[in-house]
Amino acid sequence: MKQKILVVDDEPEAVELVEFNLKQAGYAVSTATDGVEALKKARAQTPDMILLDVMLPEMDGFEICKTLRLETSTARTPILMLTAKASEIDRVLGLELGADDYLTKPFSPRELLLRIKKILGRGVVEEKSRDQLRYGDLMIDVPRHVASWKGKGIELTATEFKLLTTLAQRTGRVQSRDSLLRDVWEYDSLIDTRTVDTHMRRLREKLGPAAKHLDTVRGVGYRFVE
Amino acid sequence: MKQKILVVDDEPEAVELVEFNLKQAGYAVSTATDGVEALKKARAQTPDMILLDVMLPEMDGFEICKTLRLETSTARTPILMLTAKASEIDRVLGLELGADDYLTKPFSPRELLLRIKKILGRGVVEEKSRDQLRYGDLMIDVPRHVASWKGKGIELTATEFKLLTTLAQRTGRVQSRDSLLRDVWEYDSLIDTRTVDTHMRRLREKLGPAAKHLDTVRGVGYRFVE
DNA sequence: CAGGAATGTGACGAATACGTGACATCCCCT
DNA sequence: AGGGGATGTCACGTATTCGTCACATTCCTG
Repeated sequence: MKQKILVVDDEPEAVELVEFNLKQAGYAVSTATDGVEALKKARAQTPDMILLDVMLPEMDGFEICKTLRLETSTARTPILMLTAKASEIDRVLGLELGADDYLTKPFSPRELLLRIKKILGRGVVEEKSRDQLRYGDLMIDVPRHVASWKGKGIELTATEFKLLTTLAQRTGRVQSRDSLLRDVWEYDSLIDTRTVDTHMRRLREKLGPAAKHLDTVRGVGYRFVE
Repeated sequence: MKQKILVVDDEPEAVELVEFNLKQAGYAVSTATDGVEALKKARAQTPDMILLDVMLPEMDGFEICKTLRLETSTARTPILMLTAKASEIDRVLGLELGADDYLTKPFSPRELLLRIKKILGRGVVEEKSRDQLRYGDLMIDVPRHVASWKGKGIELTATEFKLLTTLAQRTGRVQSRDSLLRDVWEYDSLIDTRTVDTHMRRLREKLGPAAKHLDTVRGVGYRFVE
């Protein structure tokens, strides 16, 4: 199964060159030359990776990147940004945009392939998800100990943060109060299980709209949903 | 830690000139004047980058480049090719050879350094951070053991300086007291002590306004923020 | 629809973690 | 030896955070 890469650039020659090299290297390639087309194809084809030029007519790369991050179907698709200016790099890789890597133009085919392999080759989604989790507008950065909603930080206490990450790291799976006590509190049940409920409440309060990710499963426990 | 560059050229004068310039610029340089020697040194020294002339007796630059790419220890080492003919460029940069960049002779030292920086300067965020860190008005020069605020020096003790750099080198990431004890004090013991806190206080006092970079994350540890 | 169980909510005392000042010890320098 | 700075430890005060309980609400079951 070939991996699909979507190439977005407004210069047909540039697209062609990249396309040729990527196909040589065994990837399936689709292309777009403007922002609207890019978004459409990204949604329809769910590529394994997107190569995105910053300079585009109308909707620029930053806009597209942001939009892609907000939509669940593409929120976790790795994005490799092509940019001309070193000054943009911080912004590209930062929390606001959250691209996975960047390349400054001009670049050699070899450089390009190295970057792509670096991202695709190692099953990044999982790798990265241990450090930084993203679900639509909700971002959780474990080592930084920061959670944010639409780029705005959410202040959480240590316990709340751990509870959130414990749930998020096993997205979709219901976790009983007991198992949460074990994982978050590291107790063997010296603690009232209602404590979990209380902390879930506090967590929900602080998360605000993002609390929609926190599901109560009656009679069983809690679960994080996308 | 200086970055090592291997210079390969069969003309001793050319080698000397390049070597001089690179050393001036702060790189560690080793040289080779023929293909066999080049391969040997590349394997043995694992340089951070190889400067490779195409015109060489016996084994030419193309051969060497190919060979280097095939061997795992050198497959990812950036290669900058020096070539006389524009017609060779495509081949040099193409997938077959996979050099990272090229320079046509003759070139000025300035051009050379620019190319090298472009290639080496890329993944270097971490590398660089070991030498000099800058966050707004706060500057930390690790090898010189100097910190300053708005150009004015801040006198720090050895421990305070190490604590600061340890935090700053992992900007954004929260570090627990335990991990700080390990990294700064090189303790293994997990004794519950307020030592870290005390030093944080002293550090904050001395940093004055710059102390805003030092964040306490309750229940977790400390963190350096920009 | 009623009743019970499970969960959400609000409040409060207890526990905890952190900042701070003080102090003893160590080490280097004169 | 003496002095001064650096370092590690301790005790204490305070603000935050935690765990628990009582009560309200919701949901399921019969």
